Amino acid sequence: MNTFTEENYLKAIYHGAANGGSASTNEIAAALNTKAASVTDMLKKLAEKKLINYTKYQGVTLTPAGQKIALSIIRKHRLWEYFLVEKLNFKWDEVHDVAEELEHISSKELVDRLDDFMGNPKYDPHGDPIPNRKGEFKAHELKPVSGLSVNEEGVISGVRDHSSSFLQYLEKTQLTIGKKIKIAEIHTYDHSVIVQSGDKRTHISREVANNLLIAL
Amino acid sequence: MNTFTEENYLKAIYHGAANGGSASTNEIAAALNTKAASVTDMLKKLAEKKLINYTKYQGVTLTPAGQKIALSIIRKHRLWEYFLVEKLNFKWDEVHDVAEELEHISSKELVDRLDDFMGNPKYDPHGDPIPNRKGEFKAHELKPVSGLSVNEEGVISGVRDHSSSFLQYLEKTQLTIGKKIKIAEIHTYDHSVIVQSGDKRTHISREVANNLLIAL
DNA sequence: CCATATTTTTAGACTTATCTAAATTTTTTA
DNA sequence: TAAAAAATTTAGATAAGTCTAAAAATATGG
Repeated sequence: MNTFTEENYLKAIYHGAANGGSASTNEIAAALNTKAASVTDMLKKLAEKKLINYTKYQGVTLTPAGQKIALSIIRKHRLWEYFLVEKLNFKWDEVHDVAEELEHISSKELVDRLDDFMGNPKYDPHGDPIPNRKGEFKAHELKPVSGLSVNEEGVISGVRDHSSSFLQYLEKTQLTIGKKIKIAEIHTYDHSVIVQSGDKRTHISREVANNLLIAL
Repeated sequence: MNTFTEENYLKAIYHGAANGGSASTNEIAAALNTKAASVTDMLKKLAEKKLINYTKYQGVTLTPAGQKIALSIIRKHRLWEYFLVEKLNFKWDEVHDVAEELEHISSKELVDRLDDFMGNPKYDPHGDPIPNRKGEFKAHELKPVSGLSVNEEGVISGVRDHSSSFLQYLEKTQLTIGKKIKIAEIHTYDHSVIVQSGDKRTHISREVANNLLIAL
């Protein structure tokens, strides 16, 4: 098996090398709160184990073996987040750190039973897709609120920023996953947006509109 | 916080120094599958941190601070075992290794919510008491089957041997926690015992009788 | 009660993951 | 396109936890 640390590197590389690109040393260092020199050391080790494709100075991508591990970590992370919110009544902004620990519990049996216990959910509390036991998943087709025009409608289905401060803000303004909203107004001056959900109108900044994702 | 490894040492010392005694270096090494020399190194470190009382060659006991940590690990271990059996349908002989990992998840909030989610159970699937959030617990008053006389009755309430082979044996012979049994016969030759549960009579060896615990 | 056996500790070495500082490579830009 | 800036890698150190082999302390038993 792999260490806790190796798993974190693979996960960071997976996220950093999303949609066809490659992850850079600095990017990985930032994601893991470590130094570039430490990352270089670990990249050599992971390449040795054939979990990543690595050539000096060129950034890295996951091999199929590395991707399989990364997806199993992500599956565990998201299933545990779902469990924490749906079964243990955690708030969606409180689950990240706990799930960061739980994702490293190795038992596959445990995760698969947990998955069944919860009825095989397809999305976690933040709208991110949960890979199934084979590592397959389907992401929602999402657009940021900032990409919509006046009178367009949609359902809040994801976030781009997973920080607890952003999630708490959304909670307070009731702009949570599953809410149906309509773009009421767009202020061309600062690109802020007024969204309507039922009777309630909420004025959100351009930044918030950028980080709030809608399924059309 | 403490490392995973330190927590395992504290737990081993807790178990090794049960009922007033002290734990020896070799005993700890055996429990943790490591070497005596490694144990000595770690004992120095734990003494430095004031988690154990240690004088060279004299064995060790936990300080109040060390005991508090050990009990929190044991609480987590037993609560997770309960969860695995009661919610995820694991068998009682399958949960130990998974719980060994889960017990190191640090969030106190998580454990306390898990405790509530399950209705604050007092005993784990093997009959061991689960410490409450203050670390308090009450063990069953237990006697091994080998300590009973013919015609005495009691309820199976614990095991001394937690190995999966023993638990599987009990499962197969239906001698599981909660079963009411009566001593039907004792063979003085080999100290084996015939126990009666309902209509069923089961012949068990002295060794099994020693490891099966009864509440009177 | 002393010699032997057992237990425990010390000494020195290794591995993993990390760091800082310096060197090298790549990228940017003037 | 060459100089400066940024990114990355190398070199050398450190800390945690482990090991083996040898030394020291304690326990045991004739």
